[in-house]
Formats: sequence, structure tokens, C-alpha cells
Amino acid sequence: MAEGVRPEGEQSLASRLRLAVVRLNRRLRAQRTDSSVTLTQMSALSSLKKSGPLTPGELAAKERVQPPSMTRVIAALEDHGLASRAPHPSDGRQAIVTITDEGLRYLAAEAAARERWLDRRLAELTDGERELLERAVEVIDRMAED
Amino acid sequence: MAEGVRPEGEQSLASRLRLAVVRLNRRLRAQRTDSSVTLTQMSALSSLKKSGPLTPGELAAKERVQPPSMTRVIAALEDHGLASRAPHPSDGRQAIVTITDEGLRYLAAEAAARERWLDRRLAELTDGERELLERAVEVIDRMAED
DNA sequence: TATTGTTATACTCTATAACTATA
DNA sequence: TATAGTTATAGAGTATAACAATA
Repeated sequence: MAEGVRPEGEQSLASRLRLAVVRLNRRLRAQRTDSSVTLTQMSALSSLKKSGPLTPGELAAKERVQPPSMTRVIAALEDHGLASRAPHPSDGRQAIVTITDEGLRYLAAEAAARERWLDRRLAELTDGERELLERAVEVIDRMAED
Repeated sequence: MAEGVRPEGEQSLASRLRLAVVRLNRRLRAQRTDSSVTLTQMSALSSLKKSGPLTPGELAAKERVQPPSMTRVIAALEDHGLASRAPHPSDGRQAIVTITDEGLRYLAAEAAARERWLDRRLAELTDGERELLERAVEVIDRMAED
């Protein structure tokens, strides 16, 4: 059994993980900066930096969203000058989306500003707890990927 | 330094935790059941079960949303017969929201159905990784609370 | 006058369905 | 005919501002 034996009335690991993620996500999205770049756009920008140039379809797959959702995210990133699109060399249907130099600078600067709240909370933890989260993040990422 | 020393180019713990939570949240919300009860409503219902009857303001504070957001969640739960409201005994402005018996039954049954996806992924982990998540969930919850 | 809650409104995030352009 | 992407539309989730009722 995935969640193991547990006392009556206690929630499963799945329940607690789900609620924890839903609530932390809520807090994270509530942290705003002056910037008009949203958390979803930041996430896509991170993927572009990490993976290099991608087609819209590839980026949607990486971010695990449907193509129409990514269309809007890419348009917003372009509007802000953080990503650019170029024609695909061999397939006229596709495009190549690349993070711009401005996007790279922005990602570095904005991530710091954006994470002030989270950094403060992380700073309140013990070294052991941060180490625990370091390892948990890898497990969570693996689960979210597929 | 909260995130400790790290190699050039590697993302901070805050960055990685933020992205992991955003993406897992996306996957979790994508898991739908036939039910018309949303994940946000499930979360509020869980709080009602855990804390007992609460005023709308108290429930909003527990869930860390603004009062107008909770107004809509409570109305939906009422419509579904999962929660009920009673007049506050001493303050006519307030109300007391209580989870119904149907809400309790629903929460138990629906949580299981809803978490099939997450349970499958948890089942793919090692015992050590699940143990790690158990402890990480507590840390994340504490951070999300305040 | 202060507090609690609701109504009105708007924006973000995301999806599905229908469409266009290219392969 | 199949694939990649966009446009159109809708629903969930959340917020701020303005209002109503009660303390």
C-alpha cells in the first residue's frame, strides 16, 4: 500500500501532499512584484533557459500544458522582449522560440525579487529541513514530469 | 545565506521549490473526476473537517484567501449540500459554517478517487522517498501557514 | 465608526473545440 | 489526410473596490 498503515482518521500522504501543494502554490502566486510577468510566464522562461530553443509544441510538452495555453504565454514573453521566435528551418508550420539576452537578465534579477517571501521562509528553517526540501524537490519534480 | 553556496548557474532552492510546486499543482488540478466539486472547494472542506465549524472569515484566514473568494467557495459547498450555514449565536454579521454528514462522506470517497493519479505516482517511489515526502509535507505546510 | 460579509468586476490560468497553414 | 499552431470561448481561481448590515 503506497501510503502504508496509519491511524484511523489520519489523512493519506497523497491527501496531505495535495493540500500542501495547493496551499503553497496559492501563497507563491500571491507574491507579486511590480513586474507584469506572471508566474506561469516565469516558469516557461525557466524551461527555455534550461532546455535551449524549443518549438511551441515542445515547450507546451515540457510545461505540461496544452498548446493553446502555451500560445498565450509565448505571446506575452515576446511582448515583453524576453523571448523571440524565428521560423523553423525546415517546417513552415513550426517556429523556434528562444530566450533573449534580456530574458536571461530578467530571469536572474526577477527570480531573486520574486522569491523574497519564499527565501525568508526558507531562512527560518533549520539546515536539516532545507536539506530535506532539497531532496524532496527532486522527488516532486520527477512526479510532476510524468 | 538561506540557499547556501552553490555552483554558478545552478538554481536556488527557492527557485526549484517554486517551480516544482507550480508544476505539481498544475498536474493535480488537471486530474478531474465526474464531480463538479473543485479542488479549491475540496481544500476548504478539508479545513472544515479538520477545524470544526468556522465563520466565513475564519475559513478564509485558514485557507489564506480573501473573504470574497471564500464567499463563493462556501456558496458552492452549500449548493452541493456538503456544508451548511447557521446564524452566529451572538453576532448577526457572522455565520457558522459546518461540514455536513454528506460532506464528510463525500470527502472520504472523493479524496480517494481524486488521488488515484497521485497515489500511482507515490507508489512508484521507494519507501525512503515516501518517508522523505512525509517529512517534507510538514515543512511545506508550516511555510504555507505563515 | 469599525467589523463582517457580500456583490460587482476584472485578470490569470487553463482547457476544449474549431480553424488555418503547411507537410 | 495528418500535424503544428492559433483563435475563440468558457470555467476555475483569485483579487480589489464598493456596498450592506450589524456591532
